[in-house]
Amino acid sequence: MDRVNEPTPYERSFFERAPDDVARALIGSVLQVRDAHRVRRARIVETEAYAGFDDPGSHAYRGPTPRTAVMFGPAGFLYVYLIYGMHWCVNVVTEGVGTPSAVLLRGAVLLGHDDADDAAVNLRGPGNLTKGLGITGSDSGLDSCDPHSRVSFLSAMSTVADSAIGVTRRIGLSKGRERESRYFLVGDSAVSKVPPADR
DNA sequence: ACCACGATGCACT
DNA sequence: GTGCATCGTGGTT
Repeated sequence: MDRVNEPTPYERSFFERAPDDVARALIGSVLQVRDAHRVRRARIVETEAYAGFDDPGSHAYRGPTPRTAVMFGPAGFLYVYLIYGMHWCVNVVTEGVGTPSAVLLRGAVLLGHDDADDAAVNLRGPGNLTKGLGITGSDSGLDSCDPHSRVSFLSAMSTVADSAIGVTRRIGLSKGRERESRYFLVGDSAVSKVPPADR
């Protein structure tokens, strides 16, 4: 019972670019997560770019640690970490070995949900996104470019106009707040509410 | 628009 | 021991 039009995930070269380019390109793209029961897909509506050594807001800023090791590896791999003791945050690594950088997924909208449970899933905010799709620390380090990967990225179902993508400073940081590296689909309800002072 | 809080675990110095 | 790339709620101006 093979699917005829099984989509292939973005290849590694998609992620081998500056994190801001990838963050922008991921808006409108599809995040796919498989579990034992089903495959779920969600449209990405908000991302943030984190650069490497020159970005004090990035976990890679102070060099590799056991936790952040994936960020220093090849592009396309997932970096998932726990924040405030209760929320998982998922990133995809960008650029490549020697230039640690990543894109944080901050908001999405579930696609093709048939039942009421799915319709109620809230993927607004990085913590809600991972919770709603069942992404945890055990997904950290997996290769999203592997066709069999549990988590992968697929191309947008429709093109997103540049004018539909907003850019602001990033949210929730104490360091590196100046950087304009937050990308979002203008007007989408799954986009985080921005602290106005942050703009 | 702004501030404050509690929940809750752990990586890092 | 300190400080989080959060979330929801509730209070004040």
